[in-house]
Amino acid sequence: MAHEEHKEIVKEIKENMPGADTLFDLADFFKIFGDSTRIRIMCALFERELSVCCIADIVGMEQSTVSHQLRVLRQSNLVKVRRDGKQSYYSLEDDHIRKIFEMGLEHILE
Amino acid sequence: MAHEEHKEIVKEIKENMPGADTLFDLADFFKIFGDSTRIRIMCALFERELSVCCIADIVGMEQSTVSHQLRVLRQSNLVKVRRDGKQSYYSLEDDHIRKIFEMGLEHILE
DNA sequence: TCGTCATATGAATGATTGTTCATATGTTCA
DNA sequence: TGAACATATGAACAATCATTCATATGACGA
Repeated sequence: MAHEEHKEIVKEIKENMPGADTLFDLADFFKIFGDSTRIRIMCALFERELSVCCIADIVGMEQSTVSHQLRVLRQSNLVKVRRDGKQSYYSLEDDHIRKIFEMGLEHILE
Repeated sequence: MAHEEHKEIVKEIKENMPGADTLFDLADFFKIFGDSTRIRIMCALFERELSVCCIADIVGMEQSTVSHQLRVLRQSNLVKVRRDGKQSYYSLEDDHIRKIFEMGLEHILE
């Protein structure tokens, strides 16, 4: 490839790409989906809202592990909490989650 | 919540969830999207196929870094290679990638 | 065949991150 | 108010992973 053509291509692609900061945020967003514990938590929440100890039972991990991961999901606006007495009930906040799940499943089930 | 009811809920959710192995694979799949270098590489490839050195120029990283990440993308069947003389041209292999990108962007741009 | 260019790979390092233990906070009921 | 339960949080540890340097492989032209 000619050196000039190379420079042309690089320049054009760079101009048409989203900003680096946007893509950085996007990577951070997908990072949330890149952990099987969080994936299983979200999957459990597809059906209904659940208390922390229910979730811990379902995914088979320590209560504190689940609490830590729920905080991550909360900070990314993927789940929301509702306090009821001693318990906290978590539920999904975003409709995109289901679609993103489905896309991912379509890929890995090919 | 009554103890019996708790057990009921856990049992029901567990039965309706996809298998743990499937969800593990799903997490691994999204892990690929959880790195800004890989995100930027995929984003650059939206427009056209590109050689390794072009990609390195576009994302502003070492050639070897890009090669390593392209291998990750290749092993997940997200990109494919075409050899042409001294150069390797990479392109996107999966149509889901665009849609997954768009979903993610919709979320973070809210 | 030798030198040069493009790409791939291995080893090492630094940074990030998921999990656990211990403990703190918050809520209910006696 | 104190005991018991549910949840949240901090510190520490282990493991994973992205990047870089150095070098190997592969391809072409002289």
